[in-house]
Amino acid sequence: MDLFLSTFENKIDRKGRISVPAIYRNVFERKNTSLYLFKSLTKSCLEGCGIDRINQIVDAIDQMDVLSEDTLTLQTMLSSTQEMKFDNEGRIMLSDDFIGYASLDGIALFSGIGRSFEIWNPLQWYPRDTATRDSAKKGKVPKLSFARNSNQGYS
Amino acid sequence: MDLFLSTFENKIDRKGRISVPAIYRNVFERKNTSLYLFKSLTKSCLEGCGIDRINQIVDAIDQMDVLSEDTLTLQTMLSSTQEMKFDNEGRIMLSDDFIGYASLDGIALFSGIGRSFEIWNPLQWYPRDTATRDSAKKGKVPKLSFARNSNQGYS
DNA sequence: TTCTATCCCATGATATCCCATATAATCCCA
DNA sequence: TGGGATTATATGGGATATCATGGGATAGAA
Repeated sequence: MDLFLSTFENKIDRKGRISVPAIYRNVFERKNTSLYLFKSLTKSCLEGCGIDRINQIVDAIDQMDVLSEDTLTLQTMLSSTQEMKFDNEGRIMLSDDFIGYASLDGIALFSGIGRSFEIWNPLQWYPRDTATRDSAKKGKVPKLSFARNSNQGYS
Repeated sequence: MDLFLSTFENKIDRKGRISVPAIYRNVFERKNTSLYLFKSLTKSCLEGCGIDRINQIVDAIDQMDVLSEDTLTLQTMLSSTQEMKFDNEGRIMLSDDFIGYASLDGIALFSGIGRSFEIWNPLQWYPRDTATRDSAKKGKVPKLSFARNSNQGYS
């Protein structure tokens, strides 16, 4: 499965192009698949993923009540989704819509969060990162079980 | 399962490279897997582990409420995680971000703590080590259960 | 045409590769 | 068991390749 880690800050040039970090790009080049970008439902950022993730959403919709609120929400995600094309240098073009939604301005921050990655205005991302770390230091660290029969938390 | 023990102090050269202790390196070379480094959530050090632990975090996120605080925390961990590449001499490159976060300066201390290891500024590690030992001498020693079918973790 | 997206080439920064060396650890044989 | 020989490890530095970025040229749509 796809795995996106680390953070990177890249420039948006005057043509609206931005380099996708090479290690993210490799995920798509290896499998010869496309990168899909959509507006995050809950945060003011863009979210990037592979076709697998998109298919998960589509399948989820198929199994839900057509009239439900959740269906509408997922459909909203899909309607904002764009299939991105890489140029020879591994860059993509961000639409004005995307740039506006994420309040991007000259520099974008890629933040790998596992199965997908986010694209942020650095000025909005850093305070959130700091806040989350501060919260964790106050003891709000999620417990992960690393051994089968253990109650050991992570710290 | 991976096992990291002992402490080592190695130099960070002017290119930002540092030798990973051979016995740590062997863990990854034997399984032909990568070393992952991330910023500790609770301490001013870096933490090193294998892909297994990363996968546990990713899987945990998949099964959690997207909007929960815990999800945010785990995503913060992943966004600081880097897959490290060994050069032919068994060194890795520490990014400026990592060096800054752990306040590293010329020398780094590797501290094996079982399933993972930590990378510290020696000046910060030694006082902590001493303090923990002093505390233990005053009776604060955890109980260890060696019973075969125990579910108790170390704490 | 005019605007814009795509292609193609150039460049600087820096990560990676490769070779060298000093020191420490291990081996091996008398 | 001692001590020289050999190997492993940590470190340093030059050469090379990769990556992010910039910009001109071309193609296509409005």
